[in-house]
Amino acid sequence: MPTAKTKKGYHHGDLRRAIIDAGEAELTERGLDGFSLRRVSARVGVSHTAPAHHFGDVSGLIDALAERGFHRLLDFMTARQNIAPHSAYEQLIASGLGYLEFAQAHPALFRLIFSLPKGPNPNKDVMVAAEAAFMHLARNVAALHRAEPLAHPGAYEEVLACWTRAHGFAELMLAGHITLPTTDDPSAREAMFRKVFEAQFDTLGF
Amino acid sequence: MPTAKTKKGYHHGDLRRAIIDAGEAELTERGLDGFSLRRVSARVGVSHTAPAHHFGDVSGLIDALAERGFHRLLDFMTARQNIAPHSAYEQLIASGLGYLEFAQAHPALFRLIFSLPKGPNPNKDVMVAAEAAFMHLARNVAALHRAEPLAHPGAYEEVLACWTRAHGFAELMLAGHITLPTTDDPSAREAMFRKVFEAQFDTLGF
DNA sequence: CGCGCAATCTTTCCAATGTATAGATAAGGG
DNA sequence: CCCTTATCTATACATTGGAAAGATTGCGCG
Repeated sequence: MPTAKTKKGYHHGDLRRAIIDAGEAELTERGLDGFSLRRVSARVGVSHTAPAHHFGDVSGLIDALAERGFHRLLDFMTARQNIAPHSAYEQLIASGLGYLEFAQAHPALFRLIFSLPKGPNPNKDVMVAAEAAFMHLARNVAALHRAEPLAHPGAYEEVLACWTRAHGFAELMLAGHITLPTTDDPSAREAMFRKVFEAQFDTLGF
Repeated sequence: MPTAKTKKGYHHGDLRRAIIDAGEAELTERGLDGFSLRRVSARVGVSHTAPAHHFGDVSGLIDALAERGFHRLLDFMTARQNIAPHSAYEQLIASGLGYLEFAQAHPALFRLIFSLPKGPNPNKDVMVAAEAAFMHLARNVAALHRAEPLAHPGAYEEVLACWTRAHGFAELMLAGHITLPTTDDPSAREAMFRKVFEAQFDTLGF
């Protein structure tokens, strides 16, 4: 078993993990542009070709970061739900707020996980992690009906309606297209998200 | 006045326009990755440093492409509205469908215009083009109330609710996270968008 | 205990990219 | 007609990702 500590010799010990950590740090510090295999490698203290053995090429590292990103997204959602009321609807809103908080805290990682090029052979680990986040949302929606996730007709559309609202809000927020009354006030963002989420247009003039 | 035609001499005649055209074509053919100043220049037939005089650096060309992208987005929305019923609500839905059609037809350009790095001095032309698209949407929402755009309280939240739904749907669609019953059938996408847009959660179990 | 093999990491090299700099060419006004 | 200026080219350089070959280490197996 390889030691978890970095035994600063020729062999690193846990280079794969270290590269992913450094890559995530580089993402948050320098963004998607300016992300460089050489910079990540230098940060860890290895040669710039060292990651190749663990990730193949750069897209392999991107996939690994995406897998972690989906897990972090799920963590942010559950963390926000843990401090929210227990009603099904408030839990659903809380998961959306966690979604937004993740996007705000890790914008580059957020964009990365939703910008993966859809190649012919998608990374399986990434898909599993993405599916886990989606199923978490599906369970939250199903709880509104006290039903099984995606069981009744129209359930998928409902899940998609929630996801679409949260995701669109997050993307427009990151793009700078949402102007909040009070900047950088989490409660202002929460109030805006509630109004946007709950707005309905089927009873208006038509 | 420079001639609009390409007089294939030392001076191009309308290089700025030609570079933007080539850049847009490269975007659709090769995507955001694989976009290269040298490739664009070679496509036009000029040296790879020729664009510098017209755009400064690569971000200047990106801004020019973004400006065109916002205009194209607006064109897609109005085009879809022109073949839709004239009621305010159907016009609003049609603008959302045009939004989706633009994202589907020009995915790289769509992502580009919503991935602009928010530097300290944003490009003014880009902001004007983006504002035009936003105001078009605001007018569509205001028409529901037969009111002036953004006039009454809560109007901004309503506009944002529409934008969020359309944008989130588009992004998740491009990311491959929306599975339609019939693939590549525009009517299936339209039906799904309507359900997602109109779904409401304020009358459910809470 | 020792040996060999496989995994891991480094060194070196190369093509592609964006940009800075200096020079060549053309256009147009005085 | 000349000269100023805008436009485009040629060249050079730093940075990047990746290929290829070699060095080092750990581990299984005798």
